[in-house]
Amino acid sequence: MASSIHDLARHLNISIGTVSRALNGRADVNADTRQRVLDAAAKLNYSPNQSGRSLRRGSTHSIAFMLQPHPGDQQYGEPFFIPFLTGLQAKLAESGLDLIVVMGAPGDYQQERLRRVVETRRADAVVLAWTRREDERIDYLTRVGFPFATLGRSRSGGKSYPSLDLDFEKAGAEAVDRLVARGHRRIAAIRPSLNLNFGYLFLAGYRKALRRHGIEVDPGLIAEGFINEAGGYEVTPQVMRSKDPPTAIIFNNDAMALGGCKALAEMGIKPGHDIAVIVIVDTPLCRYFSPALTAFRPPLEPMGRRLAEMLLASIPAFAGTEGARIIREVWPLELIARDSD
Amino acid sequence: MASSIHDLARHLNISIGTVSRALNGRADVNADTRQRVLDAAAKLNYSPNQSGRSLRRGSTHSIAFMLQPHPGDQQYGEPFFIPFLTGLQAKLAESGLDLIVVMGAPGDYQQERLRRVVETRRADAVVLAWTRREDERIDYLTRVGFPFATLGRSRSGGKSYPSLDLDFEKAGAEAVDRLVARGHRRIAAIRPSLNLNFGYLFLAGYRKALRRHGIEVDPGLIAEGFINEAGGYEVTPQVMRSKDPPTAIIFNNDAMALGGCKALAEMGIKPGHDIAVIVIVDTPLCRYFSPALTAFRPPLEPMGRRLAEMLLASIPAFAGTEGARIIREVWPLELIARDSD
DNA sequence: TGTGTTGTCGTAAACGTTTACGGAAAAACG
DNA sequence: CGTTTTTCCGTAAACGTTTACGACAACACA
Repeated sequence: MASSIHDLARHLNISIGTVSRALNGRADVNADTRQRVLDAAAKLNYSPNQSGRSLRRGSTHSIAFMLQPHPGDQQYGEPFFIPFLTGLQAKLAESGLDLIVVMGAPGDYQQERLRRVVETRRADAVVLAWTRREDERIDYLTRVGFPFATLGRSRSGGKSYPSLDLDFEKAGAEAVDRLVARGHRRIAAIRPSLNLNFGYLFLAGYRKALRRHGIEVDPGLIAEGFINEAGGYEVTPQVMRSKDPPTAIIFNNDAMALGGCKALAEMGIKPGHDIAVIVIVDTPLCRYFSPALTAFRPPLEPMGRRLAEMLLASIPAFAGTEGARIIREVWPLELIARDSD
Repeated sequence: MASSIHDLARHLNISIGTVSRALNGRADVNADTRQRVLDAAAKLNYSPNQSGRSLRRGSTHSIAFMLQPHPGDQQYGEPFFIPFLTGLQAKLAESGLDLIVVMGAPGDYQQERLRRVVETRRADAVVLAWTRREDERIDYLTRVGFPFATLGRSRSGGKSYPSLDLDFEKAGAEAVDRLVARGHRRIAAIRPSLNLNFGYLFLAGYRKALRRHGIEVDPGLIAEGFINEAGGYEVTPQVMRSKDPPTAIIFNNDAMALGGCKALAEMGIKPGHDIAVIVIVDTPLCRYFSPALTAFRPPLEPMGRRLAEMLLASIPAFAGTEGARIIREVWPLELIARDSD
């Protein structure tokens, strides 16, 4: 059933060495024999055993993406990653690499799982998402010298690895600009823990833009909640109950926005009518919510493709002739104007 | 850096055979030496090279899930799979197995990718989703004798493999019952290709229930569309323009429902007011849509856990002492009543 | 004809494990 | 004390590849 290179060799009456060389396109094999080997391989539908190959080669020819279930979302997950992974996989496939997605258990923030992947050498490199401001995964990977790239930036690990991030800072500022241009001066920001780097960046852009417009930053209008629906639901009333309540809210996350809008509805406040709402990262929920939420949309599939390129370019073994180089990019987010602001 | 079993053996002045036996918990090794081996392994943080191990053992100790990007949804993917995968991974981890998710390219319906996984022996078994009524993946896997389990049923492959499905037939019937009880007699069904098995099952339930209520099945009220938003948008006006238009619509898919509701809105018809709408499989979109859509919700995470159990039970090498058995289950869907019907 | 070059292939070692087998020492038994 | 059993460990083969090395033939060149 499982035809090996020995079967091929026996079938053709040549040595396994020649078969291997023929299959791997090496120069020192007669054009005629190569063709015979290729034909036989197709006929016996032989394909090389991955374990044997990577044992000998010392590389697995596959890249791992660490997928972490979003904390606190039991019922459904984010639709965010699939197009990103589609792009990632498409680009990796062009280089003959496999993408494998490693699921983390909901609790442990991947450390356990990541160690396992690295130590058992299950992949040649990993891709991380949900980067934190200080990220122990990045510390670990740089410490042991394992190749990786990140979706999102971090302060950990210096500039030693490729990263692709979205410009949350600019998005935060743009959101403020847009609201100010429409006459708002009291603008609230609802965000997750600053430990999540995109939360930190967003807040920085928000602050900077406010100051640029000569508006004082009011700590009472900034609230931190758990990064899910419950977090938004819980924290939104706090800013609304400040003595001088906001006329606009920027949510840093779609789930928090939905929870927040629920809280607003219960207070009789209607987004797009009584208050302006902007969401930093768009998902289908923003589009179909009523009113449809104005949001910034990330180009997920191209990001996946690009990060794959960047990762490969950073690894000498994969970066063609040009040698390894570390690329770090920050992409803009596109504002999709809808009905909520 | 990469410490091997040889390093361990040299460090302890014993043979690699003994080290391996100690690590693998075999009986014929002195309790004292075993302890020393374990300590040394922890100290040098040794963990076995996966390639070497699976080459020798002939098994990879990992299960592959074939993830197919939903056809036609470029911008975002379904939030459906993450909780399912969480359950799957949790249960597999309890048996020391790894879950890897293999991304398919958007076009090829996985055949290419699946062959690759099987032929290179990258996993010991695979899990399939989006089963079709006649499923070439299932045919292929049974033909080559590769272990697998499916989320969803199929006519292919007989009863030779474990499967876990939702009772779409019952859900379709329940939806009809509910609508009839509320006075509807003209009930439309909007569904994807019957090739997708859940579409087939849904329609069967729909038909059966209508007949049970003595209502004639009107082909003009049944429409088939592409399984995405555009499909629903395109096809919904067709049923609405029939000479005796429906007073209720059952959508077989959340994306189709959203597209359909958009079309209804453009015709000035308001779900929950002018027409009743029920969706067969719930997602967050149904919850946050306005009006919130009544839908049937699947228990995704438990389904993942259960399918993992069923898969393991079907493979002699993993099923403890009890021997292999094929389990097939069909789970009920729970109706979540909201505002659209 | 002798020497060097080129093209093609076989041999064998190596990657890191696991495990069947056998052997030596220790323990049990008469 | 001699024999048998048990306990423990080392040896070596095997899993399926890739690849360094050398061998051999053919060919070119002087």
